[in-house]
Amino acid sequence: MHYNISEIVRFHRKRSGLTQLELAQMAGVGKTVVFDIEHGKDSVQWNTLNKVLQVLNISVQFSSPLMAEFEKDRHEKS
Amino acid sequence: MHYNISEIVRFHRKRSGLTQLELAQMAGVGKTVVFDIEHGKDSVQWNTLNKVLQVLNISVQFSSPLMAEFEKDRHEKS
DNA sequence: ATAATATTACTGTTATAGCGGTAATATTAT
DNA sequence: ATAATATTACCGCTATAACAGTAATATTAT
Repeated sequence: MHYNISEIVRFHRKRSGLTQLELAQMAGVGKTVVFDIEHGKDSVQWNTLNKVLQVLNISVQFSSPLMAEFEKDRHEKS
Repeated sequence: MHYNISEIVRFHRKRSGLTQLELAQMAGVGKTVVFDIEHGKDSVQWNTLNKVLQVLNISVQFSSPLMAEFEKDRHEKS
């Protein structure tokens, strides 16, 4: 893997001048979640994590050797 | 966001010729998790999701306007 | 310095994610 | 076709994530 989310989130939060509480409120989650994420708790829920990441303007991409093909198949369907 | 994980996971699982049960066992999670993910349940835990993604060779990247700077700061520290 | 305020860290409770077991459905063989 | 097998979907139960409240720590002001 590469960098852990805890560091990424803390860095971005600090840079945006938000406290844990402010970030939590903007994301619509409990402050404990932000604390936990920044302390490396990876058992946070995916949707909960996403709420926080969205506030910080952090986007997520999935990649794999099959990804291009997936997107092709996916596009045919619509 | 872009494509949802449910489709990505199902596509990759099928392509690797695995059943939900097999994938779950390889990932070390319950079969219910794989089922739930493929049915769009985004309240799955982040670490649990990662276990499944790793088996399917799907990697995750985080990006943001500040990401380059973060990595620079991060590298100075070590 | 000390007090006041802001921020972060910890704790107990409640809602629920993940689990194994079972039922339903799909697939394959005869 | 029908039976046998494989796969997926659904169920209660238990472990725990998320929450609000409180305590501890850091920051700022006087």
